[in-house]
Amino acid sequence: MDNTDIKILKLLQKNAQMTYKEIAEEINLTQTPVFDRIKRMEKSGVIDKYVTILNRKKVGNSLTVFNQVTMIKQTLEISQKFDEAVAKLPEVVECHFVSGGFDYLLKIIVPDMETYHKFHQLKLSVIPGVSLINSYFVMSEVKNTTEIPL
Amino acid sequence: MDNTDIKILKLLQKNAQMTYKEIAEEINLTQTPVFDRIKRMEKSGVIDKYVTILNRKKVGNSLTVFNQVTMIKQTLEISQKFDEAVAKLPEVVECHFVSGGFDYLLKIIVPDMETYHKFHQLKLSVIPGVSLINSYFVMSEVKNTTEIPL
DNA sequence: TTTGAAAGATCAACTTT
DNA sequence: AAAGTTGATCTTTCAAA
Repeated sequence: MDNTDIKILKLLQKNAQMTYKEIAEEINLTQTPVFDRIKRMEKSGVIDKYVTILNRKKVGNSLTVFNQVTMIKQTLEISQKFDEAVAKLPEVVECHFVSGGFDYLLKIIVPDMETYHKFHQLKLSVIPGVSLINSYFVMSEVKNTTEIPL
Repeated sequence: MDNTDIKILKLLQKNAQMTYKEIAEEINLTQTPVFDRIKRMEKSGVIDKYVTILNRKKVGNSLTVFNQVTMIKQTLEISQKFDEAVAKLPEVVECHFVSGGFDYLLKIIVPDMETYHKFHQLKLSVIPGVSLINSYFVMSEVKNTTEIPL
């Protein structure tokens, strides 16, 4: 990965629909080397995937909640079961196992407070091993990007 | 937005590079209505953008840290300055103003602990109004998706 | 829904460094 | 050799019939 690759990735992170020609013009190259470099980075896994970002509010999913989850104990079995359960829940868009005062930090996206209440009661707190859930409601989204610093 | 739109969005959230033809086949339609629906949703803002997702580890950004930030007081001026400062920092990929025991929850992506230390000392703690920063280090990423539940 | 021109993606052969 | 350019071909986009 050289400087030209970095330039290409910076452009692609912002807009996955740039044509090879547009990228080539931006970095003073022609289509073919741009094409070859992108295909190489797709194969090596540096480029993971191309996705569409929706406007949360316009699709009626305007409530974001963070959950700090503490488990009764930290055995491998309990962790694995929790990981599996969480992966299946579409409301959970992020789940991180963290160091510190609790075990997991989850980011939840739901349409409204009523839906969140049901999610909390019926889907999250019932997962085996869950001991304590602290909820933090997002009042304002200051920044949210998929761009990794390069 | 009807059920057909939802089907299209579900596919596009997973893969932004599906052709109109492929989408049409998947949902038993022809290219033209699929094309028209996508263009309509792009115009209305339901579809925000198309982006490329990189593999964090393969681009050498393997450390994720969450920060709970508490401000000295919650005035509009202090908030606005903080929001502006954070927006400029590429290491900050998410920043949420939340209700509860602290003011902001930030998600930070950096190459390593040394870089994080410098970020904490030189970029985050120096923002005017910042009183307390609690750091939580991600040991394992259980789930991380850009897909909004539909 | 069908069709077709314009634009883009892909790749082979050639050129440069 | 490694990386870039040119140009030819196939596929997709997109608007009009």
